[in-house]
Amino acid sequence: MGLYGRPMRAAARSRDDSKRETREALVQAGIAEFAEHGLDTPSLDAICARAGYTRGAFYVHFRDRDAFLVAVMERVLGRFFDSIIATGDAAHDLERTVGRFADALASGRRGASPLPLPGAVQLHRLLEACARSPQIRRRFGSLMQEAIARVGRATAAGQAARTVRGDVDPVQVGLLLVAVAFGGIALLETGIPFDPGKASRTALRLVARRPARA
Amino acid sequence: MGLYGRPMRAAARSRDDSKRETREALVQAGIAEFAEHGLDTPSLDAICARAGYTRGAFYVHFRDRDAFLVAVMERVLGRFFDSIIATGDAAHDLERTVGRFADALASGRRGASPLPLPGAVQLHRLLEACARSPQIRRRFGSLMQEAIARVGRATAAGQAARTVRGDVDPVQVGLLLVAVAFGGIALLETGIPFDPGKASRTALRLVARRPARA
DNA sequence: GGGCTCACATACGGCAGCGTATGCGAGGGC
DNA sequence: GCCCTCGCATACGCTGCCGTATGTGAGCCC
Repeated sequence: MGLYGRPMRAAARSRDDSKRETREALVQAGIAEFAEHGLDTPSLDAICARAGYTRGAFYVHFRDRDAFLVAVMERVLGRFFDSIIATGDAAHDLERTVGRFADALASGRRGASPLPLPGAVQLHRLLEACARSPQIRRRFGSLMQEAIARVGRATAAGQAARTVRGDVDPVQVGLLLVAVAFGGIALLETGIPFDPGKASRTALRLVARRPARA
Repeated sequence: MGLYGRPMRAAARSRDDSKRETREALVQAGIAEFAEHGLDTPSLDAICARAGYTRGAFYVHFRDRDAFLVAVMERVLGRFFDSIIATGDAAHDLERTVGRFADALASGRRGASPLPLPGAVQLHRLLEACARSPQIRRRFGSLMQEAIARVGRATAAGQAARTVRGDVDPVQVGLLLVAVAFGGIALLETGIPFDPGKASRTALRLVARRPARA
């Protein structure tokens, strides 16, 4: 063991590797802390401790707390949008895909999730919290619109077209599905036993020309 | 003017009236501050200043910051649930009612809202933030379920029955609508030009047996 | 391998916010 | 009308957190 109980990194590590590893550990710790307690509460000490470092290391990698926030959200939102886009583009069977996406969102256990996402509740908390930062919002607003538009287009494309009414704006449907996922998460946070996956599938079934079991 | 620029209360006010007025001002200031900055950031000094008092007055009315939080959320959630329930119970024309409700949620201007609610963004922020308090969640979880169940039942009752597929669980529809409202608000916060009212109406139109403009 | 560099830890000053103790002036019972 | 009560303001100590300055040991160039 190294100083202060932190495991000694494998001997003879390159400086660049070590540095990237440290930064990565700090970002991961930030994601975890912010997801649990929001963006305001966690102290730099708590974050650094969780990563196994001290503030000395922190200020090597980030100018201040705000810069760190941006870095963390860049990571989280990047993965989130990638997942949405991938889900949308691959939507051959929209109902199944959306259901899986919503289930993934709802899954709190990261390992069990087919998406590289933190749990839904944590993600929602991060998004909600970061919405208060105009800087972050400016940075990611267009990205989010793009992602949702793709989901909407996927709704109108491929096999999906068969299951959706012709007279409904696909972008609106995409928005609707994302909104359901988000809203369901909000309900989950307030203690309502809401199932985003089930609700999304219900929504899609409603969108379909004929009820699924008719 | 009284000391510190605060307008002198009308002379000869009863102590009880004065006390209730002070408490009310603090709660209102708390709602405004928490809605703008979340539950963590606003300082007691800022809240008291906004209400036109100091922390000395605060500690006359509330044991500590947490007790104040509970009092504020009790007010906000109480009105919120009342509105949901009233909307649900009065839902003769569900599409119009839900649309109005969603519009009210989306309206940031309190005066323009037909509901006694703060703006949607603020409300969502409060709900999201309070979700981190197990105490508050325990206190209001059942209330929220009840409110949503009522909306769902209203969906199946009255004229609403005419416009909803018979094979859809009304409670699920209620959950769906509330989820759409919440999710739309979340989207709004991230900068997406989402219209909860329009989306809710779209969702309801999808639920209806025939498209509205068919 | 000697010395420089750099990643990180430790130490320090400062500030903001909370909760308490105390002061003060205006209601309200007698 | 006197004095007690009480609602509110002021003053103070304390803690937690941030950002900086400084120390130190391990990589890296020659």
